Amino acid sequence: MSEQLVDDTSPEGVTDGRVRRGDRTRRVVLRRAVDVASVEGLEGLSIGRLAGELSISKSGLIAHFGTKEQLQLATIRAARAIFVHSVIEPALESTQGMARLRRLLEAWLEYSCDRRFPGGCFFSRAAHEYAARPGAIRDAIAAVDEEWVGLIAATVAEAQAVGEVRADADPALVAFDLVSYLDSANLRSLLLGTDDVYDQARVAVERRLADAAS
Amino acid sequence: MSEQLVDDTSPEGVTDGRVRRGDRTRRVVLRRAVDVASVEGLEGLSIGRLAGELSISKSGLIAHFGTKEQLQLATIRAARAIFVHSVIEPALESTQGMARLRRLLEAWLEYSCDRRFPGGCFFSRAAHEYAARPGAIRDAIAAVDEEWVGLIAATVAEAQAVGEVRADADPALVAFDLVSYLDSANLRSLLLGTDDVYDQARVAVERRLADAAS
DNA sequence: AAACAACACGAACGATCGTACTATTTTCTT
DNA sequence: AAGAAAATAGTACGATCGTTCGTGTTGTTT
Repeated sequence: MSEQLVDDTSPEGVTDGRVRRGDRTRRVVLRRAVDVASVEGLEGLSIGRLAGELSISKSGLIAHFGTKEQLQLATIRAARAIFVHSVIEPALESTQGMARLRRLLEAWLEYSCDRRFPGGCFFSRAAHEYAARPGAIRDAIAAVDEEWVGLIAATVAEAQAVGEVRADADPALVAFDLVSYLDSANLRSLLLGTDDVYDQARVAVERRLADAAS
Repeated sequence: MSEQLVDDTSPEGVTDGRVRRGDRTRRVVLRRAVDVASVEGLEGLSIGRLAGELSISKSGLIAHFGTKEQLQLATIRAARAIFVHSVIEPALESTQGMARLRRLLEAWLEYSCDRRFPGGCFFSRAAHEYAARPGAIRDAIAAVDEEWVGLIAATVAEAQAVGEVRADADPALVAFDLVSYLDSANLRSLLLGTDDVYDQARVAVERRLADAAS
């Protein structure tokens, strides 16, 4: 999952001051774009508003991306990089198996509860926005979601291989249950304006892990 | 929950042909509005587009609701009436307790899987759209969600009172887990374009109910 | 110093948005 | 048949949308 997360946010070894300036503003734009989109949605991302908030020109802004749809796709990639850095990478420090699985789930809950994006989980917001609307944006969002659910399932399978999970457990089913708790806590913490649901999710996660453990 | 679900959709005993005509078009508008909003969102509900699709004038359409926000709120009420009719009422035929709980959950899965709204669950779509945006619409959506989760919790409590659920089970926690499965299946059936996730949700529901049963 | 390249800006475009105001048509009342 | 009432239609408004084009501005290369 984390093989190439430098698409838009870190061109690295560029010495040319002109393109460095361009990359800097592109980074500034995307940083703001992910925050706005997590609240207003990817459709609510308006070029004029974004340019106004950043005090740059509409034309100068869109020149970096070509079209609005490409700006939206770049925003998704930028959000994915932030997600990987916030949730995935820290968990990779734990040894694979149940320990890493717990780290992943807890990191996700913190990522949501700490409002790493002001509107909660960026992908939960975007997924519901485009789930029923075919197109490149939906495909990109669906791909990230499958990556995430697949990672959880793979980690369950690892724990199974190590003998920490019962042999008759289906990793895909366990993963389905676990991500369901996370998504539900994310949404309802926003709706209810309280963090209590995160503890409900933690209880649910622990129960599910205990049930699957050998 | 179902004490007053006739707000916008059925004025019933009106004899005046003029207001009957108005109620008819209002019903036509809202029927289309809930379908559009379940796909494009409540913000994507545009008056001009709605009027165009129904071959009526923008001004004539909006005159029924006053402002766009009130049209959106009326759309929420109309969607709630459909939800109550599709999911709640059929389940009330079952005896209270575990039987009714199972009917509620299965009815919800069919309501989502059968695409009673073309974009899947109307409220899941709308909730994520407004979860992080304060206002009347968010409040209305949050209220419906609390009604629904509360109904599931109350039904669990009923089953507990009858002795079908273990005394040490927390109805709120059981309800949290159950609605999480439903929401997750709804979203991912749309994202993946397959109905398999509904079976995953059914397995999860059965496991959770078995764990809570006494 | 001159030529070139990348970025940023301002102005304008057609389109659509929500809304307000003013007829016109339809239906009921008397 | 005449008038009131309600629904519908028509028109126009300012604002914002995404996009395009021409022109500076800044940095690099030769």
